[in-house]
Amino acid sequence: MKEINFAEIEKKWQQYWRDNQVYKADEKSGKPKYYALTMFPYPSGKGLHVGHPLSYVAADIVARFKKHQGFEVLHPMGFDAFGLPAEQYAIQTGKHPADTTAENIATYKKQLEILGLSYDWDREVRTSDPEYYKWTQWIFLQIFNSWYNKETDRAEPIETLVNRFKVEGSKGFEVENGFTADDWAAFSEAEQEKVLQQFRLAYLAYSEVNWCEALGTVLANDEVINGVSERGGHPVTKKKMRQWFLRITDYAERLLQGLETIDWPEPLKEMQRNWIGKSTGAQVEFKVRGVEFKGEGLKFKEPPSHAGEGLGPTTIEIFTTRPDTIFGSTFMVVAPESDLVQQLITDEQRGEVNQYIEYVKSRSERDRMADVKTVTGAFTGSYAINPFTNEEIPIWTAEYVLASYGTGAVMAVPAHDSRDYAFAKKFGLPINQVVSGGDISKESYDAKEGTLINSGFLNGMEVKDAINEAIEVIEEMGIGKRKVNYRLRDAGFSRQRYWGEPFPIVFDGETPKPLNEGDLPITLPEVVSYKPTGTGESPIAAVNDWVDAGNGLRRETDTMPGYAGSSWYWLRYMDPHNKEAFVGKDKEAFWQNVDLYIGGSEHAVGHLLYARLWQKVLFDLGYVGKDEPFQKMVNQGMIQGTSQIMYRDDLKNEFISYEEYEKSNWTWNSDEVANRPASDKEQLESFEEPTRKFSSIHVPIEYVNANNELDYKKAFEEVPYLTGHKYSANDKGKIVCQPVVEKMSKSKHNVVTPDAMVEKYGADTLRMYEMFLGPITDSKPWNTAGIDGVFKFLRKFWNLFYNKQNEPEISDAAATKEELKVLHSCIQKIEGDIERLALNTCVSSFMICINDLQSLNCNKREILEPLTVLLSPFAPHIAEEAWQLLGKAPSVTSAPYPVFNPAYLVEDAHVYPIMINGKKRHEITLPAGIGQDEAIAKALAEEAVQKWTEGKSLRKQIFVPKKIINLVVG
RNA sequence: GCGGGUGUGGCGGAAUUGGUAGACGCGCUAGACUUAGGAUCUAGUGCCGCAAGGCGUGGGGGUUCGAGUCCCUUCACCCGCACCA
Repeated sequence: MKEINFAEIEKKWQQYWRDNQVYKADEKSGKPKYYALTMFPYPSGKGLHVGHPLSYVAADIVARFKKHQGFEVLHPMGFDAFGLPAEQYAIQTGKHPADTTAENIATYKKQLEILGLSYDWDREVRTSDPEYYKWTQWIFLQIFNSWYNKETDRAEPIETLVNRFKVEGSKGFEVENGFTADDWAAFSEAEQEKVLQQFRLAYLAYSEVNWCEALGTVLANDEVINGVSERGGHPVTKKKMRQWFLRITDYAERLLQGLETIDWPEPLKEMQRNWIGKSTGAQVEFKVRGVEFKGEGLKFKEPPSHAGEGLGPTTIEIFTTRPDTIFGSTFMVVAPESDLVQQLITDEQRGEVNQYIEYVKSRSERDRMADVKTVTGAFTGSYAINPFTNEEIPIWTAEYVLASYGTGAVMAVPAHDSRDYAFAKKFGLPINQVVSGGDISKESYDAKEGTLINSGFLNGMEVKDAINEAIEVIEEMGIGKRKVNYRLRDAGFSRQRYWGEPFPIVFDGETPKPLNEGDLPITLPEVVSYKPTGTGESPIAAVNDWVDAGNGLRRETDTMPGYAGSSWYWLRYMDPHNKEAFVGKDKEAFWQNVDLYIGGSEHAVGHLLYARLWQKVLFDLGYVGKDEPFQKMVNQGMIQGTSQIMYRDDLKNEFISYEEYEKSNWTWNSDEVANRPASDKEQLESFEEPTRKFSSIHVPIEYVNANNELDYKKAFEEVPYLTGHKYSANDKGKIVCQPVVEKMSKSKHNVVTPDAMVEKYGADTLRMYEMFLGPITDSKPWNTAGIDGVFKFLRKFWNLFYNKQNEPEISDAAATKEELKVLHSCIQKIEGDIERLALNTCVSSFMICINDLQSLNCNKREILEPLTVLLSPFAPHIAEEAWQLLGKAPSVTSAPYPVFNPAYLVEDAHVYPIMINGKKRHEITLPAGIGQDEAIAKALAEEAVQKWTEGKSLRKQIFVPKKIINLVVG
């Protein structure tokens, strides 16, 4: 058996590919294009782990396959290099994030290169490179200088809006304060900008951030745990800050509709649909009692009782998807965080409500989500008028209503909304059923079907009709209108951080002004310290020279969020060195958009939504030709790690074997005991109070063998956090650890890098093994148990080229029919499976093919040549070497793909299973073209069949050509 | 609470349109070759059963000549989330 010197082969061909620019993408080749992309990584300090190659290799296989098929392939790689970890590291060490990022990227690139991925490295992008983020800033300027024209349904330059203001003022637009053309002309620049801010696709608004006074900084959601800061455990409160937003809500409908045009996994589309959250219904005004009603003249029982700020709001606007149930609305609820609440509070309720609002502020969104069963709220003291019943209904405030959705207020219909129902039950509010169905003494009836009752003019209607009728009446009454509502909110685009793209914006007082294209890039200044300023501003704010832009102008000191750079990077790959434009027209026209995008579903509603937004804005402004960036999307599953947990007996202060912990771990509390099965309770009753305490620790997996036994002598000597600690082995002299499957991470000491695997088996084996693990979309723990099988397979392939004396020997004799059949069934299978990304079954098919050829002793050029091309996308190094052995000039990567010929697969006989009453009982070989009657007759004539049919009548016979024969007897 | 997903041998998994369940690989068993085997080759390997045969795709029910696949119901686990009016 000829061994493969894979280390030498892989190095040799990687060098060849580099030297000869084998993977260079050329727009002028005249071939059709194919763009294969994997989500670029954030280069963390941990380096690449075995999970990364899953998507990289899959995309690489498709890219190489398409190249063989004659496509001009764009398959680039880059780095999402701005981000929090580098900045946190900088705060701790003082090292410049740019330096640590560069180091991490170098490590990643080295690891990527040894995997033999067919990247065109000339096209590498790094989002933190000024040459790149110059164009991120440029695109931001385009967004800033645009507005969404609802008439043309696309973004347009802001000038087109200004021109309309000049001619007809604000006519036809919803603005805070209407104005005429003359008003506009008379406005100061600041006043004009204030109006434009209501239209720009990038605008400033005040919104709440997680503010940690003790740390003097704004925290990401990630950094807040149970209402306190992750590091230090300091209290976190809400603070309003001026921030940039992208008006993604204007694109809600197009982002929704666009999903119909792209080939993405249905669950992913569903997540985006839910996130956009389109619902149709009505927006309705409810009058607040005590306020003069302009309409039909309702009578109020009492005069206004508001104190302090004078009268409250005249109306409260609500959005409802169930206008048919207005007759059943018995109270209203407004969001505690909305401004409305303060205006509605009466003197006698002020104390209670403010106390409640304080309570809500202390609750993180996590809290509010976790216990849905806790119903809380407070009565504001005010009443509204139900517009259909003319009855007074109390206005409450409760945390289940969010200021950010709809209008921040709801009409509560407890009979037909489960949350309203729970609320009404808790606070003793009336529940009036208005749709027949369900049993509202037990629970609300939320279904959108039934007949309207207790509902005046809606009585007797079906829900669907009642909704329409109700909206018509609402519109006639002039108190509301039909409305489509989206859950989607505008995207926050500011971060009070150092390591991100600076905004190309300066402030004249409060007025933002865009910088000129010629001023770009606005580069990050050097800072003395990466530590927070204490004011909530980014560290840049402390660099006065930089902030001062001359003429009394001050630079924006926020930076852009992590997703800015990743919202357009696929476009830069098309033309990465262009100094004149973010992408050249001709290059963009050639590559268009990404044909296959592979990445994790955790980006479903973040990156993948923002990327679509940016593409659509650029499309509207005429900069790109496609309005969807990723035509086909595939989610890869997560490769988890197996951690090893070691337990410590805290009282004895020594580490112990797992079974010691297990047998002592009966420390349930009484609540748990009540829910335990009886057998467990018995066990518990016989148990004494726990006298032992344990803690646990992750041990590095490299010190633990396949039986979960720790090499404790070595571990306690070498692992820094274990040295000097006491331990006690069990009576077999072992310390056993507990294996736990969890996410691979450095802190859990369970990271497996591809490096060691490549060293032991080679990149080709690792590539194929990762594909062999299972469907690309499945998550699974990393397990090397089967890697030998793949390694053996490659060796078998290799040995087809060698004779018994381990000399290369390839025959020029014509291939037999059988050999061609083996080859062509493989071609058919591989081609189909790559197209549907079933790469695991590709590997199986290769194994079958090689096993067959091996038993046929086939070493014929006619077979081995196409086979080598077939294998090349999967195991590119060994394929190149084999190609050379075949006497062909490199590179195999540009060899045309073998053409499948079905003629070789034609069978002249087929083995039919014979089923009796649906169970397989026998087999029979019949000619391929046999007809039903003859086949059944032959089947019935078989002795083994007669055994089953004897003494019974044949009731039915099924013959499916090339499939089965089924005989029903009885 | 809402949304999405997954359940198939000892293990990873296969079965593309309702048509031979368990391909391929790991592991395991036996044998061959061998100084040796953690190399290689051959044979076997879903479960129960001596066999005939029976049972088998989380559980229960249904449609069908035929169900892993379709329908109803139920259980378990995983992932995501903004209580979304």
